[in-house]
Amino acid sequence: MITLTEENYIKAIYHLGNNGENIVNTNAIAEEMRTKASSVSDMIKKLSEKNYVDYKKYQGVTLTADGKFVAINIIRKHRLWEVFLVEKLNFSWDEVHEVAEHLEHIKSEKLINQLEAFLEFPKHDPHGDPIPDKEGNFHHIEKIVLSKAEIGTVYKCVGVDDTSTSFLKYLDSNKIALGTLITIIHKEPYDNSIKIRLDDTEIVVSQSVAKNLYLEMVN
Amino acid sequence: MITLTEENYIKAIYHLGNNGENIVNTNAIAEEMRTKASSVSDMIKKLSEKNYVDYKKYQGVTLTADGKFVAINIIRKHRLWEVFLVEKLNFSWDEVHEVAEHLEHIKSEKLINQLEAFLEFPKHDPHGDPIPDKEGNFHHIEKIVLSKAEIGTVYKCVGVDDTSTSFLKYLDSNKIALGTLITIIHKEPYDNSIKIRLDDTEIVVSQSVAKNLYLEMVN
DNA sequence: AAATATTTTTAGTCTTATCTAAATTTTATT
DNA sequence: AATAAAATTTAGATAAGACTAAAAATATTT
Ligand SMILES: [Mn+2]
Ligand SMILES: [Mn+2]
Ligand SMILES: [Mn+2]
Ligand SMILES: [Mn+2]
Repeated sequence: MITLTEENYIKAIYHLGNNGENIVNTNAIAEEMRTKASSVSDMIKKLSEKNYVDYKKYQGVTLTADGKFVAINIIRKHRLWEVFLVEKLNFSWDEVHEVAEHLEHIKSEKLINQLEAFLEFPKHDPHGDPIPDKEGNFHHIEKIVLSKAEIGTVYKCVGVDDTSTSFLKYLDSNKIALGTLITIIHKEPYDNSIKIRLDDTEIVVSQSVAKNLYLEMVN
Repeated sequence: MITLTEENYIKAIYHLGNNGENIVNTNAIAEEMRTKASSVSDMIKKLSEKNYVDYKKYQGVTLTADGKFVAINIIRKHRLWEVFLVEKLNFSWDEVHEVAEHLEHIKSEKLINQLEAFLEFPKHDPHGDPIPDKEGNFHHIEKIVLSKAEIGTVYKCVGVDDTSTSFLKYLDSNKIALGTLITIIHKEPYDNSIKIRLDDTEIVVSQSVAKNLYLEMVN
């Protein structure tokens, strides 16, 4: 039996360790979980006893295969619920995260598999993040960040790195959504801002925007 | 802030006290919650301090207006999720209760109101129980229990009292569902069994079945 | 290589929700 | 009305998950 709190720790470790690949430090987890390092130490011991993480004192943790499986399953649930909220319940993409944070802990294989079928097996959540299938396999797409895009080329917007309400609302107000076509017009070396053409307008986006928007080549 | 456990206790008190009307005893709550009377005493004290119940030592509890409001809201969520599971995710009516038991605790006004709209404002859950609206009003229908039905009359099946898997599966196997038309053919005084006509068959149901099936007059 | 700074762990508390055992109150029976 | 039985509450423990303060280990500077 795994608790809600353990699930959240495992998910945090998965994300902080670049999808379960790298070692993660105590302080990093504490910051991500908005708790204290001492609480993290306690929890790490428990996760280690339950074989969700490999742990040597003072040396940080990595997820075991079991831990990765748990993490991927929670992410699967989180993202499927996000799709449900946007597609069926008219939530906007900046409203879904908090509710999904709770829904992801509902434990029912049948529920999540039927939900996936009901949503017609979506491959990406409302922020463009891939949804793992029942076996934990991700559907990867070739994407680059806007700040690395090339002048004159046409791209399609396929994801965001920052999922904060303020960034998503910024995109809304500038008519940028997943699927929007973007042509790179000019890259300003002075401040790394980028001028782009959308449907019928041209706008300049700052470096911080350009670093948080993912694009896919259009052929 | 109300915890998941507090919500479950309040719901239990609501049901045991005939929808929040009667006094409920400690032992009854303990049995319903599958816990010990001493734990119930502790929780009652907390609920009383938070003004969800009126409580005098050794005299049992009743829900306050606040307590009733909480209870009705959880029931609203529970039943809407049950409808969702049956209508959209192909759960059968004997599979929904356990999952709804968890989903009912997700805290988001928007989520539940949008879900209600998505389901087109259902008035009853898959077991025929009424779903309160946002303000807590129930939609009541005139229903009687099969054991009190009159010979020769045609009724429509509108609900069940027992929602156990075994009873619901019994009804399934006898082709009795919500909406099924039932004509009373004979009431056997010896064992209180009842012979009924369904679509094209006639069956005899025992007293315990007859006491758990709700009917509505058809004119 | 010491000294200092940072990170991590341990020790000791707190709260919530549970339990068992014992004490108390209420109810039922003689 | 006294006694026995049943219901309820209290007392004292436990486990999970958090915290603060202090100790220990590791990393960084001098
Ligand atoms: Mn979560
Ligand atoms: Mn997302
Ligand atoms: Mn519940
Ligand atoms: Mn129901």
